Amino acid sequence: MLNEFDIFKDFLHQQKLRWTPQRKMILDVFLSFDGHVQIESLHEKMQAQDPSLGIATLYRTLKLLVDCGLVEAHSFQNGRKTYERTFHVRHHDHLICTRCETTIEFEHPLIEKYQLEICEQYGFSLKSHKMELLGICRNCRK
Amino acid sequence: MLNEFDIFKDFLHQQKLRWTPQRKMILDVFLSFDGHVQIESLHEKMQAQDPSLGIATLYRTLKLLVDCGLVEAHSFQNGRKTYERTFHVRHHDHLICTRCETTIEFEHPLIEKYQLEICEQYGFSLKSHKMELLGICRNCRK
DNA sequence: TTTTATAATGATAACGATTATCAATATAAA
DNA sequence: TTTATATTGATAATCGTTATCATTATAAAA
Repeated sequence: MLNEFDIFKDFLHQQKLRWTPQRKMILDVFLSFDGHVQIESLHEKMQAQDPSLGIATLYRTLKLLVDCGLVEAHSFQNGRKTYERTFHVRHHDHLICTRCETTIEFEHPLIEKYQLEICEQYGFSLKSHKMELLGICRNCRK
Repeated sequence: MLNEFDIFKDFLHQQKLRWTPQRKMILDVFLSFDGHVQIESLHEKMQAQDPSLGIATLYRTLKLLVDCGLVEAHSFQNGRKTYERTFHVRHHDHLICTRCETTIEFEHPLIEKYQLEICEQYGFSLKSHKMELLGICRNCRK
């Protein structure tokens, strides 16, 4: 059974790039998070494990993970990037609080169904979709 | 009939802020664009009308327009912000062909309804949403 | 195993969009 | 008018992200 490490290794090999301890560790730390992660969180956790690892390597490796399809990059309100795992994860949409930037994942089968309907109507073959609902979350409304 | 200028003026007055020629001109230039605008485009067009107007004022005014609800700010992949008019504009979603980049606008009342349902469920107050369906269009499938 | 070509690393300088600072000026209420 | 203070333009500062570069590590070949 293929896992993220094998996929990353294969990708690197195909591109004539190298499998290094740093890249292994970064993928490891990344996978230990759920949902959306910011560089800052990854960096903190990495520093705890190996303070010698530089931030540039972190950015570089995240970019490779995006290139090989294991990770998706988003850029939200404050201009800071967030990274999200895309492999072995059910598809979901996002509720985003525009005040505190909390993100909640959800899924609604009927919305998916109507999306397909619309695509048929216009002769589209649907590959993927992105839906973000922007608003103010329960906490921020208090 | 209330227009954008009146709304902005009222907002400024309420906040004890001032109505200035620069703010008028920026709103004017902003409204002359359709869809998403970047600071760069606004700045160019403004320079043509009045080269003395500074970029800081542009940023400051855009922020005020967002605060008073006339404009919505997004931040896309490249980290650059885009601004979108939100008043007197029908909302719409997008079907995007990933091959030829054709974009079709659509609207589906039931999807909107279920979005509201989801927000209620999580205690969100919905302000806006973005939905993009990515696929291959009729032409490209031939 | 040793050699060798070259990819990767960490430190840090550079970049670029946005924001903060500040002295001079403009606004609007009294 | 006068007066308090908000606004302006210029530009320095900020901060997340990238590029640079000398040193080191990797992996394929010998």
